[in-house]
Amino acid sequence: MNTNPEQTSVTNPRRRLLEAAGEAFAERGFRGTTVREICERAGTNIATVNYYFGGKEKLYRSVLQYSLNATMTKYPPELGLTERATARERLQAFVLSLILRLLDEGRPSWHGRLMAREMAEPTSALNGLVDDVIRPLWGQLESIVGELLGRRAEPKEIRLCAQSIIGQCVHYGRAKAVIVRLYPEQRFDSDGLKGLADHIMKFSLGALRQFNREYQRRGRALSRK
Amino acid sequence: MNTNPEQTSVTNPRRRLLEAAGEAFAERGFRGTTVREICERAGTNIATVNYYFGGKEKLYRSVLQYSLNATMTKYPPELGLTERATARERLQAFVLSLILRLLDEGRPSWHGRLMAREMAEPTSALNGLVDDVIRPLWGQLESIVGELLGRRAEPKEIRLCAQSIIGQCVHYGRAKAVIVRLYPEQRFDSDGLKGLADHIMKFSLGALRQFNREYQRRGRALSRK
Amino acid sequence: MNTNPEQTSVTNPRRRLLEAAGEAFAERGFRGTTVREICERAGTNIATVNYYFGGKEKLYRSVLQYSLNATMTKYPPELGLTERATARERLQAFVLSLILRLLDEGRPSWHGRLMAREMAEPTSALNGLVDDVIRPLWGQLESIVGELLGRRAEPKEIRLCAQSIIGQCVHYGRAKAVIVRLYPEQRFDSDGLKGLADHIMKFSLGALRQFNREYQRRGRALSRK
Amino acid sequence: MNTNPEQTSVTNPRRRLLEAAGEAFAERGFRGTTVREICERAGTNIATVNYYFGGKEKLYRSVLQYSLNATMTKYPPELGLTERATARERLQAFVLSLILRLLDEGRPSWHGRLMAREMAEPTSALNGLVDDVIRPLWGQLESIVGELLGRRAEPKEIRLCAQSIIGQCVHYGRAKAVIVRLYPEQRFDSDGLKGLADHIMKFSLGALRQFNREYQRRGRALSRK
DNA sequence: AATGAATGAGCCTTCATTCAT
DNA sequence: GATGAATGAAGGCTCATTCAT
Repeated sequence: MNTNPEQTSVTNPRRRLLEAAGEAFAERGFRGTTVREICERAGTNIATVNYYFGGKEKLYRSVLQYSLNATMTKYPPELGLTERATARERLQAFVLSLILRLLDEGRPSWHGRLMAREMAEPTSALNGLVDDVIRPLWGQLESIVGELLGRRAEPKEIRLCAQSIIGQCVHYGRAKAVIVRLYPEQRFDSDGLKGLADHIMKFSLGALRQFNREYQRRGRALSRK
Repeated sequence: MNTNPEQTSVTNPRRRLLEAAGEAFAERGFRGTTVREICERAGTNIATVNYYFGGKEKLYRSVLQYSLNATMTKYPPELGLTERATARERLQAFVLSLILRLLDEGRPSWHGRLMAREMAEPTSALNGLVDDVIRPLWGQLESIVGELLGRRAEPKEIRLCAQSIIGQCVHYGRAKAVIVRLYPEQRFDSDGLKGLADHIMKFSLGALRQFNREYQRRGRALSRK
Repeated sequence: MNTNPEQTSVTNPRRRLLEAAGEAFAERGFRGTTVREICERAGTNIATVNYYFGGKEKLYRSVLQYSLNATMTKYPPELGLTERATARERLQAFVLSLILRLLDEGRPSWHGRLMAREMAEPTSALNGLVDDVIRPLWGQLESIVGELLGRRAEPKEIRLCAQSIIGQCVHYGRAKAVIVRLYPEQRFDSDGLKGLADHIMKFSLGALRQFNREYQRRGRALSRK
Repeated sequence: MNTNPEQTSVTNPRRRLLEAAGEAFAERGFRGTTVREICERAGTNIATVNYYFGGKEKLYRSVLQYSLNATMTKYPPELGLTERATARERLQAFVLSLILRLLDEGRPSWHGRLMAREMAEPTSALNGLVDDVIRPLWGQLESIVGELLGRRAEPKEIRLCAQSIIGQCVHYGRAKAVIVRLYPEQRFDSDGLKGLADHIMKFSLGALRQFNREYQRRGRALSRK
């Protein structure tokens, strides 16, 4: 007798529904996806969505949670760094893990697309997401950026620089559809993503260093007086 | 007899439908919007969508085109610069106009939101968009960035730097829903957007300068041999 | 061009729906009746119920109203009496019209059954009914009974006697299914109903006369003192 | 091992289902009640209805039988009278017991409401009911009425008078929903029901006496010839 | 014997589209 | 040209019933 709620993962209809729904929602959006379609993909009865999740909307929220858990587990923002890693190393890990989370072409390739949709067309499920996931994540990046900018940086500046870095990363998630059309040579496999992360690192570190130079200039000007 | 398709703009049912549909599509997405609702907002008969546009989907494409024409006309990438403006001035104009196009809170505030949706959830209408609008726009930015990086920059580097700049800009369009939740103090009015553009300029110019320094270093190393 | 909302009554889909729904609701109750069945009976499209009435429940309320209007029009409680009719004549008319309303086997035979259901299984539609129809009707009967009992009768007594009369009448409506099983000889055609009304009149007038006798006895006893 | 089908009554799931179902059916009707709800109220598994009764409809029939047995046992038509009670005493007992059966607000208050539904909305279960319960009951009343009217009364007259009495009684069961709305002062507790029974007795005995007077008149007229 | 997870037919409703004016 | 009444396919969901334990 198997009472394990997760069972063998392929047999478990709950799990199969989450996977099928995630893919479908990512492809056609919440309203564009029919319960019938999800059940067919999952190979389950049409009533299972209501039976296991209590309705289409509850399923959607569950899919969002499930997707987040899966990606954050697979690609944690620290990416296996030790506690004593430098700010630069931590930034590198943050950028790469974020890109991988959004664009990993492995099996559950729908996670990134689903999240992109949710942010462009925020449903009420977004509120929970922001508090549970995005806020701590952005806070983490801000502390890294703050460290890199030094103590002279103002909070607002730190925040804006953090957003500049995030913007570069998520851009490839959002605009992938356009980019593959305009630049077919751009790869989105593991190496291609690594290259994108490297560029973003280089670009951002250069920008941050420039901020530092400015602080030094200001500092010197101040001390001269 | 008035055969001018745009007529007096307020009387013209075609135009009223485009405006009403744009607003509705931006708010609730393509599937979340009903033809009835659009016609009610436009004050027209329920059959007008099919009559004037041949269906809901054709209307959607028309709205996209209409929106683009309107925004590109109102905020051209050059923003009124003369032909002999410096690369830096042109970048400034590009960044600001892009942000304004996405986030202008003025009367037709739905243009940016609609475009954000379309990219996160690309319909077949995207293909036309890419060729007509995005390709020339990105090309324009690349030529500016190429000028700023100097002749030593490789095309791939130019492209990536351009994407970094675009990513920062569109980020605020995409993630506005999240940002207003996490940073309620961030304004999205005219001044707020100006501030965002200024930061992006500062961040990006800093990054590009760092690229330049590297080229110089490389160049010196090369000439020493 | 026919703009008359009632049209030719057979052609009018609204009317056909009301008739079909009335019959179906009377036979199987509100929940037991499907919208599909109603539309099939009415020969209309499945969407017409929502189109004309805004939903199944709204249709039900409309049917109730329609039924009441029809029966109260066909069999008004006064049954064509002049203003100067005696109390006894008015009671006769009241009883007969009530029975006819409940048991008329003419074309719209479902009116009585539907009302019986509504009272045994009161839906929220009952509230409106009580105020609009039942209250004035019962008040009318009470004034007749009050007249027959004389000024010595107490309001409570009048009310109870009125209920006794109503109870006798509606009984045949409620228990018809049982009566036809137990007394197959009982006819429910026009003559049969007339006979029932006659009996109820005889029974009730006898009872009321007995009340009168008691008042007189009481009165005499009082005046003797 | 306890094979007694009624067991300890509280433990017995069959019994608990009958009680729960009776209450539910009386409140929401057959179709308005879900098997799930019944099982939840009864504290049993969802499959028990099919397991013990073979389906929802079979359960309904069983509830009807069960209800009848219970009420007829609690309120027998004789109400504890001796064999040698007068016709008047037996009528009094009949009327009161009938009213109590329909309107008793004690613990199993649903019996009366359920029966009222069944008659207004006769299912196929009604046939069995008529033969087993109603026929002997009405026969009993007719013999009482026959005794009170005397040997001159015709069977048809006896029958109609009996129906007049039954109609008055069941009226309060059927129209309770309306009466509480129109006459909020009418109580349906033990005393209130006693008062209703008293009125019905007074009204009916008065009517029957009037029939007697008429027979006497007729008899005299006949003997004069 | 008894359970409860799973089923699938069928429910009401919505909505883009059509067609006869 | 323009209308709006009418359509019917398809949507999410409920619920009595089944079946493997």
